[in-house]
Amino acid sequence: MPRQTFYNLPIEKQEVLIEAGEKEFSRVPLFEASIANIVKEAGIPRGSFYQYFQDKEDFYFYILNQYADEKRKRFIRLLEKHDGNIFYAVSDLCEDLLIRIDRKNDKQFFKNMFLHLDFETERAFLSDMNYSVLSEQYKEVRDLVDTTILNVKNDEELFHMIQMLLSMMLGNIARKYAVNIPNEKVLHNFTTQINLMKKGFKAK
Amino acid sequence: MPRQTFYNLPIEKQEVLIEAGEKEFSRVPLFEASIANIVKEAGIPRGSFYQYFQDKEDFYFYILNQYADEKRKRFIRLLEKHDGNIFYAVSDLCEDLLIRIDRKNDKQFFKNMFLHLDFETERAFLSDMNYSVLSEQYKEVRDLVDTTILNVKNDEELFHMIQMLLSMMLGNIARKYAVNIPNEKVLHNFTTQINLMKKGFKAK
DNA sequence: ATTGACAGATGACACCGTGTCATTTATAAT
DNA sequence: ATTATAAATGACACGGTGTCATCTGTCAAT
Repeated sequence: MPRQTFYNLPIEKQEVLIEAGEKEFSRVPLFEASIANIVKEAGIPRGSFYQYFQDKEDFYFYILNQYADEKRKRFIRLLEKHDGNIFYAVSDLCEDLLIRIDRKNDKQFFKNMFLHLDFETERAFLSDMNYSVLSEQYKEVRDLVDTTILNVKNDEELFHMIQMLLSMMLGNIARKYAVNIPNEKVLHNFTTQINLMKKGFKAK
Repeated sequence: MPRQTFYNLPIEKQEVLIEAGEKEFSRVPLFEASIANIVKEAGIPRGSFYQYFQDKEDFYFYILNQYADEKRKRFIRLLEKHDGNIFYAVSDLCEDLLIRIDRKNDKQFFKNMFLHLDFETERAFLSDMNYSVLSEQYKEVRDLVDTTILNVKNDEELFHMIQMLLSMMLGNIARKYAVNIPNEKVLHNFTTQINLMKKGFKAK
């Protein structure tokens, strides 16, 4: 998390720094990114950077979390829109993410992000939702899901379903970048997977 | 891939180097690991390292692939053992992996690996299996799977099923390290997920 | 207006790691 | 013995990191 001094900065200066960060994290993935480049681009002295953030990672996850928050809210809205139909919601969310990402001028940022999407990063993206039935994130989603169309016995099962759907979605998007799959194919794959999950793997 | 010069080395020297690598990659994750430490530990000059490997990543993935190969073979054997029942096979594979990992003196190596398991790494682990219906890796598995117990219409669906089962398995193991889940709980979670996949998410 | 105190800004610096390359050494072939 | 070729070696130039002593600006108290 950024230090208080960062929040004390005038908004414009915060934005300059963030833009410099986005530029650097678009150029190369996190592990190759250099603070030297960021401060040069932002026109601030090196020492200042450390006044605001712990280190590179701290800065990166701060930026990433802003995108993730946006996405989480979007998910909630889509769930509402589809009256709690989780399948439609994740499907739409996937399409939405693909389109949004393509639109961004920092397409590269997402490419670098998804290619190096590890569990550290996924945690930032899905937040604790991924880790506990008790998390607030999860509860908010759970309460919106229409379970009458689902084959669930209890809360634990619902938790796993949501987790699986979301991590499949992320996986498909990541694979898009790993092997250069066009959006249509990504959506097609994800749809196939959702249908498999819906109908079940086991023969009747 | 290692350069030919590495393979020309006497086996003992290869092993010394690999052990030094395992030690370093156990200490810290790939992105923090230093070649300086590896060569110091192995007692070889810095220049030699670059004679054998392109860089740190090259070296790391060489080591990783050895583990992955072992695991792929294990998977094939388990499929045979269970007469093509993919559910039993992945379930066993997961348990197997957990036990094997705990046994290793380089437990930390796997912790670092799984915590930073991104799509680059997953690709090394699952090989191309994850990326194409056409890959040899996939075909070998597919031919062993008993599809009569599965609710599949075509090869594409089977491909996705296998991919989903395997990436769920890896996800669960990774989460074990991210949030310190005991093996029993990991297996319980994975079992729950497999059952959900078997029976299908959608209410009848 | 002056002072003191303190948050923040600054950039030089010590440190560490990387990858290369000119040079040396070993090996093999004639 | 000579030459050619492959491999080994470690010094070096380069670039990045995080820190710290020092400087600057602000604001409350007198």
